[in-house]
Amino acid sequence: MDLEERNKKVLQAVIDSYISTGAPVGSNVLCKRYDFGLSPATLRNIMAELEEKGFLSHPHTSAGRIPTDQGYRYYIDGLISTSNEVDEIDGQIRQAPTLQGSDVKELMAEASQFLATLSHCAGVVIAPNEPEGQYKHIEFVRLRGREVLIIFVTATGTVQNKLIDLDERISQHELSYFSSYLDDELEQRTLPEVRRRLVEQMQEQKQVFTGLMEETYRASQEVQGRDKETVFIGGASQMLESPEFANVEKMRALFKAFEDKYKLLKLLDRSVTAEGIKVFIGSENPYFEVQGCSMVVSNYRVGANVVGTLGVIGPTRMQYKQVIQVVDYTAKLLSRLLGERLQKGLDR
Amino acid sequence: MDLEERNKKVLQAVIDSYISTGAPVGSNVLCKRYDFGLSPATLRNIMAELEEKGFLSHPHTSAGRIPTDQGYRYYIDGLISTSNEVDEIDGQIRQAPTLQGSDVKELMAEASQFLATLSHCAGVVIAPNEPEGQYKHIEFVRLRGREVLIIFVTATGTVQNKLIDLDERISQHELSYFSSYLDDELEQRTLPEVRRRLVEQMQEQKQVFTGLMEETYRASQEVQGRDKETVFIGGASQMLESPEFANVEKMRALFKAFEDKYKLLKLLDRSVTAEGIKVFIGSENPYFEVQGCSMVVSNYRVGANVVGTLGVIGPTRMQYKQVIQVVDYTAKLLSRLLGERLQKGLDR
DNA sequence: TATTAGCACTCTATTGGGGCGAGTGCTAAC
DNA sequence: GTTAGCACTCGCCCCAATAGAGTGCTAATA
Repeated sequence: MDLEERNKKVLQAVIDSYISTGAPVGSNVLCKRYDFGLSPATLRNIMAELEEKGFLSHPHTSAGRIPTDQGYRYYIDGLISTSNEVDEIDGQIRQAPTLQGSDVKELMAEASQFLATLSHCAGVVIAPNEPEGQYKHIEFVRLRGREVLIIFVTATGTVQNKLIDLDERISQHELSYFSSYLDDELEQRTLPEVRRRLVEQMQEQKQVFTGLMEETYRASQEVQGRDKETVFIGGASQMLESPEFANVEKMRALFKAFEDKYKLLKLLDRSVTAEGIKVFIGSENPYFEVQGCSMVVSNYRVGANVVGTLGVIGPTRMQYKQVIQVVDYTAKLLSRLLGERLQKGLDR
Repeated sequence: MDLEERNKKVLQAVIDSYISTGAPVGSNVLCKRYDFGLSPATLRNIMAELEEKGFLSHPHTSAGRIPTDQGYRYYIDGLISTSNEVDEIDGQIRQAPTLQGSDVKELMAEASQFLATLSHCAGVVIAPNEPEGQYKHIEFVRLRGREVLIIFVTATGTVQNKLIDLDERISQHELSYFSSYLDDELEQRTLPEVRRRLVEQMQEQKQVFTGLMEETYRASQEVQGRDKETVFIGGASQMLESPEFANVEKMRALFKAFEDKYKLLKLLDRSVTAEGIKVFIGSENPYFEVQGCSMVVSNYRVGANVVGTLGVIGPTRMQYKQVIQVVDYTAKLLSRLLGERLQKGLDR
């Protein structure tokens, strides 16, 4: 469904105005604030037309127009298609401090805060899932008795560990041997490869280290699974500032939703399939039951692989233009920072 | 300042009533609901007296009484002193599922959720700080080049690691030697002891491993520091259910406060000096700037050492009786669970 | 002397009406 | 096709009136 050029302009103006003021837009306001060279009466006609087509709606007879979800959709599709020319990055972003977390978790938490501050919405970051990430090192540390600590180190510097119990008693010497053996076999492989290789190994050399091998395999499975800990939400209280959430009931629903991090994880993961920025407007997202919310999400990479998702959740009436820039910028920033880490890790 | 027996009873009744209904308590209601054998007029006189002494107040002339912070304080002091007879534990608690997290972090998150669910307030748990905890093992893992991963393992099974860069190149063999050497020296010591010992060692044998030793010392410092990650807040949205926070502005303040985990950490740590349950009513706590909030906190132990704090933050008008029980129960539960872990760790 | 009944008084919350203003939709003129 | 004009709608705010809850005081009572 395409619109006349003039109608398109009016739609954009209405949405712009509504986004910045939050008040329903009447024909007079529209006429005064934007220079269409048209009278309020004509604008009224156009708006009536836009309403008929489903882009605008009426809270009540004697009020101005507000955008429908469909209206927002049209508006944003227009924004994104023309946003290749986003070289004039918002000054606010440029002078924002960059992220400086040393450990990955810290970095994620900072990023979510960063998103929130610049977008005035809640910032959400899903920590890297590195199924494609390269494992750099596997180390076995014998603790006491048959307790063994398995340490996985990824190329980005993430360290994950898992405590296991072995049936057999294995000396640290043997463990070290096994460790360096696996290192030779596995280094620079991705986790799925590592796991495939482990299975192969188990079949090849049945007699030696099978117990350890099995446990390692199991641990690698668990380490790969993502949990609530991988969801970082920053500045959720930012959202409360928008009058949309002045309603107490809505607020409660919102924070309940934020507490269920597992659901949020699924939601964001599912939302982003292709690369690039995605915007979900209001009811478009069936998994987020809080009414009147939009999401702007993107994904970030380590090297060439998409490993995580980040974005912003805010009221449907948000500053999309700016938010899209912020999300895009943050995704690229995070990709770069993680890339540097990777580089630094491989150089040595 | 002590009160006549009768006045005490009336005060308690007023507070009880106010806590359960949230409405200012008038003389008529009081007379009907509680069986004092006194007329409303007499109760009015008593209440006027209690107000004069600062235990009750008046929202306005023609309203019933509500407790002041001082009134709550009196009420709670009475509760706690008699609460040794808390053998009739609330049925709700008993049939609550126990905690089953396998790793310490999981356990803490669960505990905060547990507190929230049972208290209808926000549950807060500060993860174990184990300055007194026994270090069980220190391991050095050479990664690549001069990168060395130092792993600290505590008796409760917490694993913390720190990546360091060394000036000198040290082989894994040397590292292993150093590791087992330190293990012999340090095992079963507490972290402060470990650190003191490290300094001594550095002075004794200046020539060997000084670089490594220094880095280890530095790492042990950093590992001991607590960060935001150690604060777990569960069910903050529970608090929104109490009408006290129907005010949007208050809500926002509340969630802003919850987001500043670092402040919260300090607040709770500072609050609990002695063992046992502490209750902070309304303005009694200068560090929590959200008005109308109370905290009920306790601490939990690992073995004989107090290692962490947990509690509940809710509206001043909360069900203290029940909340105190819940916090007490949770603290003991967590102590027991951590104790079991410790035992399990030492048995091997 | 402590308690109680009675009563006037105070203050809040609610309800309903009136007026204001913003904005529309329609019609007729340009 | 555009515009001016106008009647009409409807939410919002303000105000006054009212009901109701609860107090404080006084005088009577046991």
